[in-house]
Order: sequence, then structure tokens, then C-alpha cells
Amino acid sequence: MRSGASLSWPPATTSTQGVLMSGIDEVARRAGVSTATVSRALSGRGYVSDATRLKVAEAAAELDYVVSSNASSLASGRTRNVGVVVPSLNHWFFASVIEGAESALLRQGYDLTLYNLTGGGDERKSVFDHFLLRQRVDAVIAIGLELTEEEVSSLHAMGKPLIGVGGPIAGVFSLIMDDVAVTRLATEHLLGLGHTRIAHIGGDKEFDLDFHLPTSRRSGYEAALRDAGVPLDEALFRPADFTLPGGYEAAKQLLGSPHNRPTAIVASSDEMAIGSILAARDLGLSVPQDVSVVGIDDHQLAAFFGLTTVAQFPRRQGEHAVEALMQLLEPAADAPQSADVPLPYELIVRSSTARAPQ
Amino acid sequence: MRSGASLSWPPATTSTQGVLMSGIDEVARRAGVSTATVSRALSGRGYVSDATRLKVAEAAAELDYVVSSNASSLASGRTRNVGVVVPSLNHWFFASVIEGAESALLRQGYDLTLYNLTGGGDERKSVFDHFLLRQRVDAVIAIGLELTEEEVSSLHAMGKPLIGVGGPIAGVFSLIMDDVAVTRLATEHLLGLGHTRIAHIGGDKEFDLDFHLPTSRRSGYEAALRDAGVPLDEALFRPADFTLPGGYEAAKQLLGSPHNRPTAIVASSDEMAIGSILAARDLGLSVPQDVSVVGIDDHQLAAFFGLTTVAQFPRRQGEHAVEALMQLLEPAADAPQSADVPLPYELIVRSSTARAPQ
DNA sequence: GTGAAAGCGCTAACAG
DNA sequence: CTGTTAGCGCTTTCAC
Repeated sequence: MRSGASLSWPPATTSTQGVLMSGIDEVARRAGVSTATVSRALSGRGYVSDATRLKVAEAAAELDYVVSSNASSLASGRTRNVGVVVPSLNHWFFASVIEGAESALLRQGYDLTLYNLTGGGDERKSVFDHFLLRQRVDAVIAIGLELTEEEVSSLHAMGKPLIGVGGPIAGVFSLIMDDVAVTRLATEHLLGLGHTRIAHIGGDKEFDLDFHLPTSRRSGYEAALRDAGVPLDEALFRPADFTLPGGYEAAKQLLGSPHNRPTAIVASSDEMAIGSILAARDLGLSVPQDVSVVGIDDHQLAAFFGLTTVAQFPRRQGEHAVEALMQLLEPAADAPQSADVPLPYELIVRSSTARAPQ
Repeated sequence: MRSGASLSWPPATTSTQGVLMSGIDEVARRAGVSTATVSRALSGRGYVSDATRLKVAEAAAELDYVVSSNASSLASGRTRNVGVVVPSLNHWFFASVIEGAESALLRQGYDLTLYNLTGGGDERKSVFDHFLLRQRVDAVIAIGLELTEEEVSSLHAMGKPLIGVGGPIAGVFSLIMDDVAVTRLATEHLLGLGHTRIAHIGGDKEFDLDFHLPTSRRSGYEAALRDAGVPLDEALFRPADFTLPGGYEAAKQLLGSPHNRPTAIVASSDEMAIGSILAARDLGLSVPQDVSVVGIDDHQLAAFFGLTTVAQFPRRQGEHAVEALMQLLEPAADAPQSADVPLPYELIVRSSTARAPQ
């Protein structure tokens, strides 16, 4: 159970602090300047001569000085920390957005504190009523979450920037994909290969409550068919829950239908698309000879399954959210780019799609 | 791109803080006591009469008072925040441990700040040299990471408790599975079904550098065979990288061998086991009639694939780590349980294993 | 049990 | 460009 170390800690001394914590005044003394100058030199805000800045930097390095973020935050009102709220961690999309945000924040010297709402209602309430309000974060990023007006306005009242990723939040700046266009592209790929009986596995109502993502994607699919003059067929739509097993079930139904079996499937997520591929196999149908499958995401397993998909680059979305935040948080920044560019997406053709049979 | 809200924030006023931030003195005034009493009443440390405590709680509630964690941390030296360092988020095991830790911490009123090292060497250095030292965390949990002596000792010097999960760290208290026993159990399950040509897909050297996990698992496999009097066969071992594609490749080699094809496979992870199942299918072999497969993890997809596996409950490991930490961080705690209990594991039999053929 | 007062370690005016 | 001087909002001795 343990690797030879005892649980008690610190080893022997019970000093509250570690031993070698040098403070700003030690650095000041060593560099022969005032603490104010040290602060300015190290933080970069305010005028300091290059010579002084160098001396200070040296002194700080020699002493292994690291600012106390608490003292700094208390004095300045800025924490250099952002809160990230997610519904769950065990999802490729959320995890990827967080990874992107985390590395972008790290680069800026910011910390990321994570609030995972998997637990349920109580957790959510305490996060918004308590945790996010204790002056520990400068801003919050909400991923794949629809916030209530109350939640938005309490953050709002604290003067904390809030940015949404993966779904629009009423009255809040959000990064969202053009879901209509994405699904249209996937569908057009299939139409271009000569398919006309194209099924769609979309999200079910439950998901729609949050973001209308299922609806948007479905309308992209329908628009593509309409433009191509292909009649819509209710029987070719199946709702599912975005997971692999869900996609499997839905595809089984679609592909098992005795009449007019679809020759292609557009799934609203790669996991559902992979489930569809497995369902086809279990029915003895081959992909892509008998049925073509296209997903949306470019999930880590997509390549392995040879899945044709529309990539949506979630890591980049996380980075993007951070960049947008920085424009608000760091007025000094040279505003490298507006946050107003559309999120990129891209059709990646692999081996799960081919010319329509016959 | 945006949902109707402009990027500028806060809406109009440029006040650095929000509007309605009540401080401890307002609470004190309203409750008719001193700020010191409010602090004691709300934090629970120090003597306060029940009557006073109640009055204070009411006043605080009415004012929506939330302590400023920075001010509190600066004054007390405790941050009520723990740092969690992981190699990556997009892994079932890591994400699950974090989820467990996060919810346990939330329950204790602690925040979790995340340090994801996916980026590479530089990132890691700055996390350990800078981020973890700025007095923002009371302790750190390292998941699936081998820390260098330096890294351990700098945390150590700060007096910060450190606990490892998913691998032992030299000289540091760690939660680890009994990997030998786990793999032995999986192998014995197969032996009990009459299999004797049992292959093992383990981790490759790269992973062994960190935790000797591959080696431990392999020796559990070998011990089980030895005890059953089954001779070892080098040809029945294949290293892989713990991923689904990796398991697929390895299983293809194993199951494609012209002579003495194994009738069963023990994989060191569920993803590799699932890869093995897919490989068997692609070779036209059926699972479990022709070949049995058992994994280790109880990954979220295990049930869908009918995979027999040894569950290792990573969420619980995260919670467990937090409990151990709390014993150090909160002396007042009634020490409910020693951290010294072994981590639980459990064989879950599904449909990927059956009696050996013939 | 409760209040008064002295900081926690840094930043931000303000002078110079 | 740099130093002086006040705090940031709490917690915590120490008296009472």
C-alpha cells in the first residue's frame, strides 16, 4: 500500500511553512532596491530600468524567490487563476477543451481550477453559490453547460468575465461551432459519393435542452438533402445519446430495417459513428461497401476505425477561449486577434465512406 | 460565433470588483459582534457560543457573504486548495481519479487546481519550479507520474504534503494497486476455465520506467501459470502501449501465429483487451468460443463489449487520496480510517471468457 | 466566550 | 525611473 514512506508529513519538523521561503524584501535587499521596485520588475507593470530589472531578476533567481500568489492577489485584486466548469471529465470533448485551456493558461502564468459537476445538483449549487465567489478566480470558462440566469448574474455581479465553450449561454460570449454547416458538410460528402438513402443519428431531446446542438445538426443534414433534391424520410432519423453503445443501438435499428435500408449514416458524434460501424459488422454488412459512415469530432479512436469525420479541434477551442479571456484580463496585451473568427472544422476522409453501392 | 453578447466585460461599469461584495466587518456589524468572532464562528475553529454562531450564520447568509479565500489564506497560511498533477486528461484512468478527488475535495470545501503535463518537458519544469511553489496549494496529488527527487524535495521543502496515485513515488506515500495479485486473479480465472495456452499483452518498457507496472502485472500472470503447473512460453507475451490500437496489433500477432495459437489473452488494460476482441473478430475467430479475453480496469466501454475484467475503481482511488490528505491537513478530523487499507479490486465476469475450446 | 490589535506578503498610488 | 506609504480582508494571539 505504501512505498516505504510514512503518512505523517512533513517528515519531522512541524513548521507550518517550509524552511527556505524568501520574501520580496529579501530580494529587494539583495538587489539593493525597494520592494516596490522588485514588484514592478518582476510583474512587468510599471517603469523599471533594464539594469534594475536585471539585478532584480538575478537576485530573485538566486534566492529561488516565487511570489506568494495570495499576497499578490489580495493586494492587486487579480488572482491569475481561472475557474473551469465542466459537466464531466470522462468525455473526449470536455477533456480536450480543458487540455487546450490548461496549456494556454500555463503559458500565460495562470492556474486553472477545475469544477466538475458530475456529482449532481447539490454540487452544482455549491460551486456557483460558494466556490466561484470566494475571489479565487479572475474569470470562468463554462464548457458544455447551459448556465441559468442566476448563475450567470452572480458571476456577473462579481465582475468576473465568463465565457462559454461548446454551447451558447444566453447573454454570454460563447465559442460555438457552426453545427448546421458541419453536418451539412458531412452529408454533402455522402451525397457527392452518390448516396441518397442517408440516415442520421442525432442527439436526443435531453441534449437539446442544453444547446439545441442536436437540432442544429439535424437541420444541417436536412438542408443538404433538400439542396440536393433528396426527399427527407422520417424513418431515416434516430436519436441517441452520443455514446458508442447508443450509436450501436440506433444503427442496428436503421440497418436492420427490411425495406429501403440506408446506404449511409451521418452520426452526430464519432462515438456514435464507431458504434454504427460495429453494428454494421455485426449484421454482416461491410463498411464502406454496403454502408458508408461519417462522424463528427475526429475523436482519438477515429483513425483506428478508419472513420471519415468532420474534425472540430476541441483543444484549439480551449486555447481560443483563453485567448479571448486574456484580452479582457490583460489590458496590456497587444490584442493579437479578435475572438470573432469562426471556429474551424474540416472534413477528414478515411475509409468508412465510399461510392454508393450499385 | 457569439450568442448576442459582446466580448467586452463587465457590461458597462469598469469597476474592478463587483458591486455587492460584503466583507467580514459588515457581517460583524449586522450580527453585533467583532470580526474576530465572525471568523471563529464561520471557520469553526475557536470557542463561540451556539447563540452567537447562529446569529453570525444568519447575518452571513443574509448578506451572501463568502470569505475571500486570498485574505483568508494570507492570514492563516492555509489555502484550502490542492494541486493535482497528471500526465494527461484524455485517459479513462486519470480522468476518473480526478473526478473522484474533485468531488471529495468539494465536499471538504477545497478547490482543485489542475496541472496537466501533456505539453512536454518545459511545462513540467515550470509547474514544479514555479506554479506549485507560489503558495497556492496546501498539498499535491500526483497521478500516474514518477516524480524526480528534486521535484519531491522542493515540495517537501515547502512543507507540502504529497501523495501519489497510480504508481509509487520514492519516499512518498502512494496509493497503488497490488498489480501482481490483480493479474494473477485474471489469469486464474482463465486457468479455472481450462485454458492453458494463455497469452499476455502487457505494457512495454517505456511504461515500466515509471512504475514497473508492466513488470508487476507480468509477474502476476507468470506466478499464476507456475502455480498451475503450466509452462511459460515467451512467444505468448507481447508488449503494447495500453491503447486500443496497440492491443489490436499485439493480438493480431498472437492470434495469427500458425502454430499453437493461444486460446486466451490476459491484457493489462481494458483498451488493449477490447483491441484484442476486435482483432479476433477481424481474423474470423469468435470470442469467447475460439478465444477468451480478459482485461484490467473496468473501463466505461467494458460492459458494451461484454469484456470480463478486473475492476480497479479509480474514482475511489481519487477519493481515497483526498481522505489521506485530509488527515494531514485537518488535524481536527476524527481520523475516520487509516489510509493503510489495500485498494480494492474485483473480478467482473462478462461474456468475453468461456471454457477452453475442445 | 469575545474584542482589540497586529500583521500575513505583496501592490499601487503618490511623491520625488 | 524609484522609494515611501498605505492598505488588500482576513486570522490570530493576547487580554478581558
